[in-house]
Amino acid sequence: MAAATAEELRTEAASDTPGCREEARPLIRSVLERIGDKWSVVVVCQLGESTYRFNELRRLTSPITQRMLSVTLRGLERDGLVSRTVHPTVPPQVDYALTKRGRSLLGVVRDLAGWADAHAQEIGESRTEYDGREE
Amino acid sequence: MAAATAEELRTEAASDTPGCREEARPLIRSVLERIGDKWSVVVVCQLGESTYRFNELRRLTSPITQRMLSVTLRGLERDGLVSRTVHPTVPPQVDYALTKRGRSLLGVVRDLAGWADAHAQEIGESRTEYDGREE
DNA sequence: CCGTATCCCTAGAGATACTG
DNA sequence: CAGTATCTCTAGGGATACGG
Repeated sequence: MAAATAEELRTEAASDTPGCREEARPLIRSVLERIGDKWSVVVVCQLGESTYRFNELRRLTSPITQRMLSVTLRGLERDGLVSRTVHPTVPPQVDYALTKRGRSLLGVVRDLAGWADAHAQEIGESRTEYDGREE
Repeated sequence: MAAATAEELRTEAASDTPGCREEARPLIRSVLERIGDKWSVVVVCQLGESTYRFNELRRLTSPITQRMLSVTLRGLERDGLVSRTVHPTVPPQVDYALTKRGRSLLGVVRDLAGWADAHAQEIGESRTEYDGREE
């Protein structure tokens, strides 16, 4: 694909890219408040791999506390990103999975993760360089 | 579909989807901590449209405080996402612009914003429906 | 004009303990 | 097993005032 130059991107941006127009900002904020918290992205990524039960997810999601997993899942469920299925067995079994909407978010999140991965090293260097400039 | 166990799915996924593998999580977190704060995305979006001076940016970025704009710009500069150019005039003039790295982030951010835009309505509905389920 | 320095206050998140 | 209920602590962020 022909790479657009920075200039082109810049000029186009204002009119062509709906995502950054001013009216959309509260939306962007509200999405970032959901996925920008400490655990949502990790949980979404994890659920992108399979359906999991609560404690299974807890173990896989490194040092998340029971409370925060619970809170995070509630939030994701509230936004229709994750489905919660209770099997009326004993002991109780509850399965969490991404909904269709959740999977569409997963795509974006993976892009973000990919960007982070691709730029992590140079960002790290920038940080140490910046921090070393004085102090 | 042969029924893959959760374990198998998990193992496959780890190798197949680079963006969500476990080692990348701290990176993802560190990126989300940068762009997940209250103002970074808005500022990056705004700078995606043009270069701006401090107070110009302040006016365009709705009700951001002087302090928070300053803090946000420092953070973005530290990560090499924004460049700061001081013109030694009087009164002083300082220009902020996205760096190349910043523009590459802009692409991802716009996707995110696009996703938010596309799903905002249905998410809003999910929320009211969820909140109405009891209480 | 372009910021930094303070004070303060609330939301996010950990630790811990308890229930269906 | 799958959660909820408190309690506490701190970091993010607003308001305000001052400095280069």
